Amino acid sequence: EGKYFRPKPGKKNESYCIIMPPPNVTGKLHAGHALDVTTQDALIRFKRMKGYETLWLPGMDHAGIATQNVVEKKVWEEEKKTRHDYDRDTFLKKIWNWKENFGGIIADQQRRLGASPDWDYSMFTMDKGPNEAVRKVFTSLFNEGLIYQSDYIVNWDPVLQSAISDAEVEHKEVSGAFYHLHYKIKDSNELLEIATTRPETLLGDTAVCVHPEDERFQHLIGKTAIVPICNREVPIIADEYVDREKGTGCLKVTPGHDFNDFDLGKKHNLPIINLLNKDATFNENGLHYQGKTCKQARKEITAELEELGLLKEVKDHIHQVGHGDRSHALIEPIVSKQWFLNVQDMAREAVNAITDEKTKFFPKGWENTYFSWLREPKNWCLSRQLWWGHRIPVFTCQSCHHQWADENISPSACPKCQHQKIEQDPDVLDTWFSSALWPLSTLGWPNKERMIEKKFDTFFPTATLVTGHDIIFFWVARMMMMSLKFTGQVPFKDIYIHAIVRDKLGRKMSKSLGNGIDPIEMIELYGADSFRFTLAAGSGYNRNINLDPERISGYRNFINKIWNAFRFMAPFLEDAKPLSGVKNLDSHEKWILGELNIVTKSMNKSIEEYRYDDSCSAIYHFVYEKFCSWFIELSKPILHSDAEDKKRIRASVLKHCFKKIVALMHPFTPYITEELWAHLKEKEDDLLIVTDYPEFDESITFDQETIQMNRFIEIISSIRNLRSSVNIKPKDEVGVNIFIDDQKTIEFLKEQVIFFHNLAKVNNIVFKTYDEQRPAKSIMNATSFCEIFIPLEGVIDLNDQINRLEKDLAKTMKEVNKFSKKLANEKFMRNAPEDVVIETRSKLEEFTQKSQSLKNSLAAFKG
RNA sequence: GGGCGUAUAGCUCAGCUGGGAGAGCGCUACCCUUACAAGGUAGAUGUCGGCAGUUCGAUCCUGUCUACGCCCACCA
Repeated sequence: EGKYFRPKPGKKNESYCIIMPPPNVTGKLHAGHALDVTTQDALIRFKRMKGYETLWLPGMDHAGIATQNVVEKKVWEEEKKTRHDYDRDTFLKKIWNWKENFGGIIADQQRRLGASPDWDYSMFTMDKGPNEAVRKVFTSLFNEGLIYQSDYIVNWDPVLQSAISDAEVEHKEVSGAFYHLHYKIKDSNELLEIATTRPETLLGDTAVCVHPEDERFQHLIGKTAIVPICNREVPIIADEYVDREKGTGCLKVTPGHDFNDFDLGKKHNLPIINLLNKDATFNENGLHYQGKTCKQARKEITAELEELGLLKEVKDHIHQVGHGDRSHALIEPIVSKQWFLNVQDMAREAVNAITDEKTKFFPKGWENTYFSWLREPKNWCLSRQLWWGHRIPVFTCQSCHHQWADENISPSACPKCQHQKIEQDPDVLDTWFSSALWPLSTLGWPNKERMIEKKFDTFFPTATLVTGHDIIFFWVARMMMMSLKFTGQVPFKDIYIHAIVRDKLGRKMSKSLGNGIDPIEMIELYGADSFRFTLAAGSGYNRNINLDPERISGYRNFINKIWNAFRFMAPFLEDAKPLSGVKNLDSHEKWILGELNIVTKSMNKSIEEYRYDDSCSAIYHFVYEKFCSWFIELSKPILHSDAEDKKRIRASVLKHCFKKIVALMHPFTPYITEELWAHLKEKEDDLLIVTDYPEFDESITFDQETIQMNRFIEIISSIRNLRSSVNIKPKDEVGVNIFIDDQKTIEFLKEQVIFFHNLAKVNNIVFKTYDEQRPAKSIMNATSFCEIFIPLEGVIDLNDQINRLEKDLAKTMKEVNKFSKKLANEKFMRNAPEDVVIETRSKLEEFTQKSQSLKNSLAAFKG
């Protein structure tokens, strides 16, 4: 309501823009989308708080094949009609209708996840603007001669009845067979043995091919073979393409239905025979098999060959066969007329942009995938025989047959002969064509007015593209090509490739396995913040995130922890003052501010580098271990005392830290942090979403406090450990003797008496020096700088204590030996850098001290 | 067939330019202690996939082997 997601110039005077990869209009939010939203929203919120003019531009993809499928299915179920029962315009209206009513559920789901794009910028790939961009680009490429129509062998999907691109074909392993056939040779009694996995295509054979140097077949080259059944006479040709080891070394050539044979056919000028109809049944060239499917025909042709005595044998064979990635239909290579884009030059530019580091991949390794596509690019088959999509803007004059591309939606006359009867190409463009222009068209390109309105110059080139590695070629590469071609600029400076979300066993989430995790269900169970934090914590430079709902529950507990920390603090915060006016901080306060400064630095750095795993772990540990376990616990005696000054200062520090924590976390957990902020903020403060992100402050250095606090924490933990080792009840109080020589530390510890009581139920501490007598009946622990004794009245199991200390001693001695060995090694002393030697020496000293303490005590106990 | 990647605690993973093996979850014991049992305190757990090499020193670099995953190509 407050339009906080809308870009506003900030203190940085720079822009930051992410174009959201548009989800399919038919789509429902899945775990992968949730990760998409989380990573992008975290960046956007971070940059917004940093003071950039921030735009996250949302959108939706028309998803040609998927959407047409959905509506066709629906129409079939409801009306028992196919699209061919309607005319094109009426059916398209039905799809638009569906889009208005049912499309785009996903946008609402993104809102539930807390996404903060400027929804007013929302764009649909078939909106007027993108359509204008498509027509402009197509026409321009056409006029440049880069778009051409050609008879070409394409992947034909018989279910969709459309050509699909190479990238849309999935190869699956299937078990088939090698059929060994005999072809007769004209004017000879010799038989040629040919192995094939597709005997049914022999009706389209227009040659037989052998290797030119294959001695077995030398004498046959140039002769004529007779294709069985149709008795076609075809030449026996030679080409080095043939692999002598494979099959029988003798290849039947079917240029109409095999990619390699097509190339071979072009090279040797062979005729192309098309055997198939659009639904992959045999046409009239299939002779008496006309109307049969390939599968039936294969069976029956094999039988006929056997009758003719031309089938030598059938061997089992496992091979890879192409299937449509959407329809799952068996793909048939078929020769047909299609539109192509020559991408050779554009691909080269796209490669250069990465090698010149105009755009960088994070993690860098993914550029290999990008290069592997673009260094040997195949021309892009643009046309799809569908109705739903951007119609190809090519027109043909019915009078003079002039063919041209036109930027106008419906040109009125032929530009050559002015004849008014013109016809538009019936096909639509591959969906990725409009996707390739997405960073341009969403920002108003090519329309000058819209570009001003959308602030093209402010946001282009965009800052970061966030997407999955599965569409590096489909989408990323093509955006790069188009943008470089038409603006001379890269479309984005960084490309962050996030992981693929898998189930907890590392399997792909799929409908058939039923292992999908529904984000909405997770939000309802654990909350959007917990879910987002889990995804972010699992995201860095890794390829997979194995998502286990138990982890979400773990982070839900963390979110809950923060809430409870606030509940504790809330009653004391009224007296809190802004920290800038507060003086006389005590050592605990200085310590926590130092730690806060460290975590602030680490958060800023890691988000900038897309290392969300590091960000989450840093804030998690700070909140849990530093802030809750120690600082809040240490604050209790003060807040419950009546030392008003100290109370006020402590409340101020608590509030300061907590406000920073909430701000630091906001990019990942927007809901709870904004809510807490409402309770923490001053009247004049705006919402957290536009509050400054905490910055590292170099001037904060509390090294002494940090050293002393770490020692204090070690002693407290050590006392707790001792208590636990002899099962002292948590409520029972004990006295402690600490043997220590360091004066600074003694002074520090003396100020902590009340905290010893609060944190470890210590009612009496006596400080002594190392040379004083140790208490006789007692338990002890040693550190590198002190010995801790708890004198005990009752019966102590001496053996237990001796075992415990001996175990510790063994560990310590292992370290002592390792370090002394190192220092005794001449080569180490000669070659190792000085700081490593110094560090090793001080480690040795520490461990030696500790081991000496342990030895002394053991001697006394055994004594 | 070509390429990329991964093997570290029971599970999921981190370990950034080589210098004392880490986290979360899970597990064990004791505690309903005045923010939090969705909690607290204490604790156990690893031939860092195998082998060889470089180095004073290897989880990290090189080679090699093994296992797994992904991508691309390919219906002889």
